[in-house]
Amino acid sequence: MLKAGQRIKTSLPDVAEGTADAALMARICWHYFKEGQTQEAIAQHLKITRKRVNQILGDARQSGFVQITITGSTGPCHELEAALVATFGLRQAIVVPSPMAGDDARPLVGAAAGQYVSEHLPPSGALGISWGGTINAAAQNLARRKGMDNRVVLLCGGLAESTLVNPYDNAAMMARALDATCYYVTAPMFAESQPLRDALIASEPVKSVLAMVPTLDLALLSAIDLSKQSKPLEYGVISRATWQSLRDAGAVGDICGHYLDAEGRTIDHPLTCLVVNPKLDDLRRVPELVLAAGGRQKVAIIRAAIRARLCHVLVTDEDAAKELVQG
Amino acid sequence: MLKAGQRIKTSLPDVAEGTADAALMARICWHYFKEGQTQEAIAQHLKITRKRVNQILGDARQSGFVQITITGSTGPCHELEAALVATFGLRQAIVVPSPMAGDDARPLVGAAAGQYVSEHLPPSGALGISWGGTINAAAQNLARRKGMDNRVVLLCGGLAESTLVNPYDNAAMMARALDATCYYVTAPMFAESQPLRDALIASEPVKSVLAMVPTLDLALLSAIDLSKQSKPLEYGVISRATWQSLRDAGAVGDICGHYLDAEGRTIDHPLTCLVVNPKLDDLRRVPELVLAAGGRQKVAIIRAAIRARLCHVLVTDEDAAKELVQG
DNA sequence: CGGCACGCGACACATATGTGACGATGTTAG
DNA sequence: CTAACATCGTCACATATGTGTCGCGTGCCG
Repeated sequence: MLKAGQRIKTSLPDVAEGTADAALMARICWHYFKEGQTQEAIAQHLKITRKRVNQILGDARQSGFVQITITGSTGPCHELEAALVATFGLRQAIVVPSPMAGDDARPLVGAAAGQYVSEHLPPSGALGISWGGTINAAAQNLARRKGMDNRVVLLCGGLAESTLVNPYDNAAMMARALDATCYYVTAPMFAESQPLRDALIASEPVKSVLAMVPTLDLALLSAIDLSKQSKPLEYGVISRATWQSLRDAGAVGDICGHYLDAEGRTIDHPLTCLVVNPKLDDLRRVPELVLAAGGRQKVAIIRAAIRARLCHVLVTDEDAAKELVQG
Repeated sequence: MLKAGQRIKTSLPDVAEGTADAALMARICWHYFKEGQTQEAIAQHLKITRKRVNQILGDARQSGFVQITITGSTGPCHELEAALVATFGLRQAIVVPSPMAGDDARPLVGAAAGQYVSEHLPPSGALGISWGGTINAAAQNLARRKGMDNRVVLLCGGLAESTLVNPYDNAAMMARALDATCYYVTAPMFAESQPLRDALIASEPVKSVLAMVPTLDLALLSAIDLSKQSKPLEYGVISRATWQSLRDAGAVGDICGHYLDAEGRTIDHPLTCLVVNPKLDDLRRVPELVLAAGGRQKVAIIRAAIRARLCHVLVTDEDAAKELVQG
C-alpha cells in the first residue's frame, strides 16, 4: 500500500542488459536451458561461482531474456476457450490456468498475451497498447524483433508519479522489445479540468498521436476494474472518492479510460470529461482488438468490454473464463 | 554402435501427444515454467504424484513440447558470427556455444537452426530439408504453426533400415510441426545401379517432387562428413569400403548427396551416379540456403559447402566456427 | 486359470538449486 | 586519505529435483 507522494524507485527489470554482460548471460542460458548442464558445471567451465550463475539465470528468467513457450495445438483449457468463443462470438479466446497460489493473474495472462501479440503483429505493423501490470508482463514476453520498422502507440496519458506500472514504462518496454518507434501521449492520463483536457487533445503532439489510432494494425488492451482490489485505487492513481463516485455512477471498470457499465455502455460522470484518450469509435476501427485481463475481479469489465465491441480476442485466466461462461 | 541388420525401434519422441493427455502436459508446464510453482505443489494441486509431474515435465522438455528461446539481440558468440560473415561473405551466421561435455553438437546446432527456420520461413512457404541428427533436432525446435499451408520437401531418398535418424522420420516431424503437406522422394537414397537410378529419377512421383526444388522458399541443409566419426558410417548407411574410396577420391563429405572435395568441387566417384537427389543447380536456385552443421569433424565439409555456393546462412557451433575463421 | 509384463503409487536418497550470513575487495564521495 | 558503501567470493543449509527400488493392482496371453 502506498502513501500519497511516496517516491518509488522504478525498479523495472530493465531487460537485464547491463546487469551482466549480455553475452555471458546468453552463454549461461544456453548451457543451462538448451544443453541441460548443471549450474555447478557451468560455473566451473566459465570460471565463476555457482552463485553467480544462479543469479544470472534468475535475472534471465525474470527479465524475459529467456522465453519459455508451450507449444502444442490444444492449450490446457481448450474447452473453456471454445465455450468463450461460442458464447460471446469472439474471434479467439486464450485461457491460461489460474495461478495456484491465490496469486496475481496478471503476469500470467500478460505472458500469454505477449506471445499472442508476437505471433500476430505483422512485420512493420503498428501496435496500440494500454497500460497496467498485465501489459507490463506482456512486454516482457514479446519475442524480440529487429529492424522490422514496427510502431508502438500508447493509448493513454501518463502518470507523473512513477508507480510500479507506468504507462510510459510499459510503452518503452514494448517498443524496445520490438525495436519499434514509440509514440507517447504527452499529456496526463487525467487532466485537471475540462478546458485543459480539450486544449491538450487539440494540441499538436497529442492530436497527432491520437490520430494514429485508426491506422493501428492491432491493439493490446487491458481492463481496469473498480473492485476493492482495483490497482489504480491501491496505487493512488484515482482517489477513493472518485472510485466511489464512479461505482455509484454504475461503472464496472474502464478500457482505455472509457468507463463502462455492466452492459458496456459508457457512463455519465465528471471524470469522463477529463480523460485524455482515443475516441471509442477510433478504437473500434482497429482491425484486431486483443483484450488481456484475468482474475475474478475483472469479470464484469471484461463482459462490458465485449458488449462494447472492444474485444475481438480475449486473453484471460481460467477463473475469469469460468465465470464469464457460466454467469 | 550398431551391427548391420540390427533392428532399431524408432523410438522418436513422437511429439509426446499420447504419452499423457496433452492438456495435462500443457497445464503442468504452465504451472511449472510460467508460474514457477514447485513440482510438489503442482502434484498436490492436480492430485497426482510428484514423480508423475517430474516425468511429464521431462517428456515435455525432450519432445519439444516446451520451447525455450534465448532472446537478446547479441548472441553468446557474436564476434565469431561477425567474423564468419566477413570471412566467407555469408548473409548471416549463427554460432552457438559448443557442448561442454565432449558431447554431440548436433542437437544444439539443430535447435538453433530450428529456431531460425521458424522465424524465417514465410507463411505458406515451401521448405526443403536434408536429413540427419541435426535436422532431427531442428524439427523438434520449430515453433508450431497451424493452417498456414506450408509445404515440406525432402531433398533426398529414404533408407529402408530404420536408423535412429531416418530421412522420412525427419520430414514427417518437420511437416507435423508446421502442419504442412509433406513431399517425399519415394526412392532409396542410393540406387543399386545407374540405370535404376535414372529410371527412378525419370519416374513420375520422384520427378514431380524433385521438380519442386527450384520453387522452394528456403532449404535447411545439413553436412555429412567423411571423418572417422561419420554417422552414416557408424550407422552402416555406407560401407567402410565406400567410405574409404570416397575419401580416396578426395571427398570431405556431402551436401544432399553431392560429394565435395575441400574446394567445394563435386568429385568423380561411382557412387555419385547412384544417388537420388536434386541437382546442384536446382538447389542453388533456392533463395535461402541454411546450412546447419557443427562439430570439428564438419569443418572441412562446411567450408566446401560454402565454396560450392550452397550456404547463405550458416548455423554452427563455436568450435567449428573458430576453426573455420582461423584455419 | 496362472503367470507375467506393465504401469503406477509410495517411499528413499543422491544431487542440484536457491538463499542467507559473513568477510574480503574494490570504489566513490567527502 | 579514509570511511561508507556496494560488489563479489566462500561457506553453509534448507528445499527442490531426478532417479532409483519395492510392492501392488490390472490387463493380457498362454
